[in-house]
Amino acid sequence: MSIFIRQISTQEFEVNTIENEIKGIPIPLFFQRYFSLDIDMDRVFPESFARFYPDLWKLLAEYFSLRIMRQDPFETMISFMCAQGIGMHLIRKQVSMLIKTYGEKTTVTFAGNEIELYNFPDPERLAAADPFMLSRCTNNNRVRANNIIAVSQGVVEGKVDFQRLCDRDMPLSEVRRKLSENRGIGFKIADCIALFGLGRFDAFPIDTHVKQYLGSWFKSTTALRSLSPASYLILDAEARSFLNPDFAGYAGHILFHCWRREIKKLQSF
DNA sequence: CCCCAGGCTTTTC
DNA sequence: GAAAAGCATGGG
Repeated sequence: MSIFIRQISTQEFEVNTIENEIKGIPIPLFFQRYFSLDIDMDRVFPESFARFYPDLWKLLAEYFSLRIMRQDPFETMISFMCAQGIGMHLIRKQVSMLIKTYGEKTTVTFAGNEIELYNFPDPERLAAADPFMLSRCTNNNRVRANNIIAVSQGVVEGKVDFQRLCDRDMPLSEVRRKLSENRGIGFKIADCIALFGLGRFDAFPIDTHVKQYLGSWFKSTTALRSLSPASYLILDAEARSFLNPDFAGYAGHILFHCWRREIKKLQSF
């Protein structure tokens, strides 16, 4: 069996596969879609990129098996709303507490061991949550808890319509504008929802790490400025000038992990 | 005590 | 308009 899967964070898995079959059984279509096995890396990083950035290319090649998953939009939205200005361990802690407090528990047996699993709570469940109780799951941040409840109510009422946001014909700027109308969602988190939850691999979220590598690897002078809505849009346009615009976010995420591990020497995701 | 973490909102110049 | 402060907590 030549398939290798490794969890990197709550949001990402790394998948390595050579063939499209496991023991004669075709990998189900949902599996291929979920792990984005339909995306070839030569579309994410064109050959011209290797010629322009030969040194960077050598570092990056180690990360080409990293997949962006096509995840549930609501789960993605709430998870990234928990990711504002705090470290990865606290983000994981928040999502973990959320599913243990509000998700449904199931038990599966794997390799002789019983494993407890929790599904991500439905919008209805979080929409009806008590703000103070929910805030225990959000790093005691009441504002964040209230934002999560409000946006969950928006989903229940149809005000936040993922069906419509999934429409490939909707321009990225429109998706970002609609999502960031909700309190607690700015440009960065809106782009994360688009990239990880809506399958928009053209969405390019810019956080502190992306800003750093844009300055260091791509010599962007805009990256030296503080990150504001204005500079965010400039950086976004700059990135699309040296990345394939259709897969800017997919490429950006590989650059993101390469930067964190190779340059920042971060081991924990 | 300082600054930084996969930022956003409000206040102030 | 753009910059600065507040939010919350853990780790270096």
